[in-house]
Amino acid sequence: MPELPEVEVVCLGLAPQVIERQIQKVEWSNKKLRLPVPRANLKQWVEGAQIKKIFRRAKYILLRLDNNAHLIIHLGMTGKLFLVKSSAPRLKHNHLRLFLDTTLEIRFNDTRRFGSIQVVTPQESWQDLFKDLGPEPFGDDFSISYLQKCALNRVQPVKNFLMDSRTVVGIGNIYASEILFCAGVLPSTPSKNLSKVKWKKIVKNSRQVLQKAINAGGTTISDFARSNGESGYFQLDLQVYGRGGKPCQKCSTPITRTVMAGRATYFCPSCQS
DNA sequence: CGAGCAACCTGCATGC
DNA sequence: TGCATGCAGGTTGCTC
Repeated sequence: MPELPEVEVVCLGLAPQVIERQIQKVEWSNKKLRLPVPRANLKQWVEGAQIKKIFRRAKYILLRLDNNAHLIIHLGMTGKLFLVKSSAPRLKHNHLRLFLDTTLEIRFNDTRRFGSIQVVTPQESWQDLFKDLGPEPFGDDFSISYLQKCALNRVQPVKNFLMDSRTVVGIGNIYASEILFCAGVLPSTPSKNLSKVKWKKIVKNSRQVLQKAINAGGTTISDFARSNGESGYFQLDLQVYGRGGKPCQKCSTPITRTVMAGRATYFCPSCQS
């Protein structure tokens, strides 16, 4: 479900509603997520703490608490993090409930359970958890020269290269196809073969596509929901993803669907080379 | 080391 | 209607 734009939209939506509020009570499910639910640390560090900041690194959502602990949530494929009245119907697949007061709660719901919940204690640093992650696409580190260096001698197709969080974070299966379409680059191109001009287009279009998606409130294919439960609208702007066989919006050539590294991949054989 | 792929889960659409 | 199959936005750990 969520790539960088969707995670960013959740953070932006939640922030004004939850900053400075106290988490009075924490409840969790006993279901196994991708990582074990840190029950003891939730009780010790999250319950009773006040939320000071909510922000994103890669596709992780971080809540900084007033005791300097961090609650870190990853949405996996189907995770949702949203604000809801505590009286709202009890959904299947709720895994975490943060009660802000007697009437309002932040809820983490994740059908497929590929998501995760982590607590970083005040003695630990959350940056350590993410030491193997590459740069943010909007950061200065994500540059043409950086990509050229990473791509040296790499035969890996550029689509898989861009989806590797060690290269750059936040770009998942939908936006990888979208970015490469906008950049006019075939997804199967071996990374080492790309020219400086192509890398420049990839950097520019990565930022442009992701920013447009954030502005549109993210992409809702089947189940992405914003923090207020509404869907995003970027799916209306998708140029190639999910459009196999349909005409390219630029040149009318049918969009090709292939599978790369086990993931559906879409491109226009005429606009991309 | 790099690259590909199965595995982790549930639910939905499709086809027989 | 029922059952089998394939597919889905992420990440990781195993294989070659």
